[in-house]
Amino acid sequence: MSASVRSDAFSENRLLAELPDDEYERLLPSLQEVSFSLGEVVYEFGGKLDYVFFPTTSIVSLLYTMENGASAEMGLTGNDGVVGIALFMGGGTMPNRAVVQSAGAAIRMRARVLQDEFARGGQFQRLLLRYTQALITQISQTAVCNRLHSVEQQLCRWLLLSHDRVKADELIMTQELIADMLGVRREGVTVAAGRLQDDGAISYVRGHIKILDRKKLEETVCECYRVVKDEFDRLLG
Amino acid sequence: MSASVRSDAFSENRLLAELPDDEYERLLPSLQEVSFSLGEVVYEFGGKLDYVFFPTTSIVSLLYTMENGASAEMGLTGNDGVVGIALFMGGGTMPNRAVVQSAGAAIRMRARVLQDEFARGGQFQRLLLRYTQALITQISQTAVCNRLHSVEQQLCRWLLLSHDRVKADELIMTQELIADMLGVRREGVTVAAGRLQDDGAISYVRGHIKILDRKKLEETVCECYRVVKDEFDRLLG
DNA sequence: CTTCGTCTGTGCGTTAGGCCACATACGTGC
DNA sequence: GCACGTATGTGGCCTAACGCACAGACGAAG
Repeated sequence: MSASVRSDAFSENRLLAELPDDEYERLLPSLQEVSFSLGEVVYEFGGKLDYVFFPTTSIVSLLYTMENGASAEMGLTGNDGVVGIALFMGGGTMPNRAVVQSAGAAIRMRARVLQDEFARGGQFQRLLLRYTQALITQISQTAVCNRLHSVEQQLCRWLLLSHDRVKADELIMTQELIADMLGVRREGVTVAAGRLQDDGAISYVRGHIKILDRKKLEETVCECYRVVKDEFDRLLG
Repeated sequence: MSASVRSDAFSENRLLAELPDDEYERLLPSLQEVSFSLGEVVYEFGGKLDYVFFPTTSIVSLLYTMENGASAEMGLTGNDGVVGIALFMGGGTMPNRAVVQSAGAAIRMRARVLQDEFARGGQFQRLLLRYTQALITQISQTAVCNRLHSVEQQLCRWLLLSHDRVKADELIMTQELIADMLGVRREGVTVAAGRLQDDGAISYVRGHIKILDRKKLEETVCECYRVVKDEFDRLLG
């Protein structure tokens, strides 16, 4: 497989891009690009998955929704990861929901193909496990951050994590949806976002957030963002 | 390997107990029982591990400590799991701290032995990955619970999770330490524990908690406990 | 029995964030 | 332009939990 062929849409996902040629070649026929629209549910709690998804330009949030309807995000996956880890971790069904947080494309792979390649124990397996390890760090840090930090700090963390996984400086996302992700009230997001806007860090108009000054966000954010980012870089960089 | 030999201390850990005979036999020479004392640090943030540990009668908490010293637990491991997942997930170093929460024994295994057996891709690998999947659920639910539930509910969750992993009805643990685990103030634990004590659910005397009425705890606890327990039963039962 | 250290109980004032109720304000479709 | 639906700004009130200060209370060591 020549380098030119590797520069296709599939390789926009970092996990797929890092595969050695032989594994890539073996998987290539089983990969299809699909497009995710904003708000689309990739899978529901307890659902069985026929495919795993490697986001390229999309971002997918992992959420848990309580019995009373309240929800909170535990992590998010972009072009540095894969959606559907239970398929290779052995769980079968997923203990959470996955919702498209930023519309875009993803590469899908049949569950069976994934499992067969995983069982070969090559680089594919190692990459998936390292990603899972990074995801665990992200979820852990979300747990800690939920407990110890302010809504404003968490909003910064969320904006930065999303910004890292999207090419543009604009995020399409209402405050209502962000509130669901962070597990806080919509009004809480409004005031936090208002402060960031007053600082000139972002501008926010009806579901369109512009990152104006990333540095300001990085000054306001808690250490949780850095911990997660460093761990992703260490494990997958 | 006969069944009688399998009823040794090593098999008090559910992961080791579920190994098929050939894998168990292969690993047996590499297993040693060690004892953990209360408060002992199994590993520090960023530390490299020479061994993984399969708790038998001990419980180990996974904590994250912030720069300002505040800490919060993201999960806990008893005789149903293993401490040191980064060693087979590929991370190498651990992105958290592990502290002994309940004194007792554990089985240790050299990192290299673990990795070699993991690489064989047999039942051992499947068990470790299924456990990791269950741990992810636990951490996720901790994140959600931290965000959405009261200290009293979280205390119940923590008591029940600990009670499930210990044979006795008595837990040795000060309110101060529980507060560190839950990421709340010690006084907050005092009042929550006081209410549970008034209800007759527990009794609490200077670091000795007695579970008097488990049912009462189960009535007070949030759904998070059940979600985690069900997932552990499903994956490892 | 006394002392001292540790653990637990309690009572403030303060605050972040929840809930509720609106007031705007933008944007699309008519 | 106008109307209507959706998104955002704002305020008032309330509660859980924090921070601080200190009062018991138990337990081991002398």
